[in-house]
Amino acid sequence: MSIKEKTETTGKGVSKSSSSKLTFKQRMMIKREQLIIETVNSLLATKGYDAMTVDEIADTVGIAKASLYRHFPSKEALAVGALVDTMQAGLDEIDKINLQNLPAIDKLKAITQWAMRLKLNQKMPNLPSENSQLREHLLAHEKYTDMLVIMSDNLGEWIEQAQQDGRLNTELSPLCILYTLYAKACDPVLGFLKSSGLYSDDQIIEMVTKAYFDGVGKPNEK
Amino acid sequence: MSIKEKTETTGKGVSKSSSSKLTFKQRMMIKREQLIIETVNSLLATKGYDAMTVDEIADTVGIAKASLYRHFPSKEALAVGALVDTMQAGLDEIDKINLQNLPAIDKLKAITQWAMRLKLNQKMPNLPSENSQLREHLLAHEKYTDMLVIMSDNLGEWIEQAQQDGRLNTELSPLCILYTLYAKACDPVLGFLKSSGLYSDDQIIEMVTKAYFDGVGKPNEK
DNA sequence: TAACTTTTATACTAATTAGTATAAAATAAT
DNA sequence: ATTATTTTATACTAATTAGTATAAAAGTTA
Repeated sequence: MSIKEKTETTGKGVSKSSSSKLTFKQRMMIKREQLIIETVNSLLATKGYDAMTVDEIADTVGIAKASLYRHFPSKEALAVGALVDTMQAGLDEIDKINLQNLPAIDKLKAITQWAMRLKLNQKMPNLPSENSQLREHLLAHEKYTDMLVIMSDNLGEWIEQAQQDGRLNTELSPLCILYTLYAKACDPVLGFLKSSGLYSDDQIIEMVTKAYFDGVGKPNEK
Repeated sequence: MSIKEKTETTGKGVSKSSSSKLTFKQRMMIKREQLIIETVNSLLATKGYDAMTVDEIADTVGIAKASLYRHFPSKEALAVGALVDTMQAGLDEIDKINLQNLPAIDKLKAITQWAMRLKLNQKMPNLPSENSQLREHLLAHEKYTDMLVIMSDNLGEWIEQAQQDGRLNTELSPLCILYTLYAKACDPVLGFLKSSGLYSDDQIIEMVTKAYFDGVGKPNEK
């Protein structure tokens, strides 16, 4: 079954699912909301939540701050909206990958690389730091936690399948593999390698994928 | 005050190197400065630079804010001091490891595990986010960059030696391995695994070390 | 055109926080 | 004991910033 089933948008804007009959104004509303989310995502990716200001978001989007607050009631709501949006994009990607009939290990590689490319393109919002207000808010946000559970279930199935296929190290618990996989989405190595100027994005993704799945050590001796 | 007694430490306190003849006051000064640095490191590890406030540091240390500012001239100087201290601890550990006659691969594992244990104990300060003021300040701080170069040179030697020994994947550039190694020091996976409550610190370190060096994938098929 | 709605620019508030000033209290030195 | 120094508590400042109020401008609809 499909994961995606949208009702409300992230903000308090117009519902996308209600019907295909949308007034011009409503479509503008949605369009602008998407633009806001993209902007917030980019700012979260480059500066992080604390350093990002609401005035900056408004300026970057090109609308007045008051208009911004007509879409989202608070800075936190903006950030949560952006994170939910990225999560939804991840779920969509998982659906897409599930349509292809790939071995589980290749599905895992595909979603890992998708996330790493997002990070390289500065579209992957930084996780809020462990002790932050935002993190609590996020974990109190039902929609987000629901999505997180769905994603983890799906990835968990892939991981267990890949282990049964003998393609994933069975000495590592599925939980450990799941967490390390999530961590690839915010791996600072990607940015460091990029800023070295020595490699293309594709090369970076290939290198880091190899390091992750094959390990940095050689399997020569034990 | 008598000028000749005081030179400089990380803050503007007492020099540690001048001589073994230190007055009681001077030793108190050093002791307190160490306590401050530890506190800042702990706060940087748990909350990050932005969320950490100077009042909080003073309260945690148990001294007045004005006294804090007699040791360090600014919040940034406090953070830089903490990061330099951690860097020095890393260099010391490298020296210690170099005294043992281990294969290069084992030296790499040792320093990686040392860093991971620091992180698990909430003693490893979070890297400042890419676009932050602090990062610029840090890279303008000669002592810090010097230490970073020394550390990278040393780790780089280990990495190349381990590759020559056939114990590190030669398909990965030394730079890539260096960066992924640094990344282990701030790997969020450690905290996630810890908060799952399923594993001891030792188990976590063993798992993540295995995942890093051996890879999550099995070397069965290519 | 006229009535209505939305957006904008601007200015405000309230809260937070880095850093400073100061006088009283505590500590050390002579 | 007296003098000098340091620490502390407190209150202040200046800057930043989330969020709001408002009136003018722009846009929409009838």
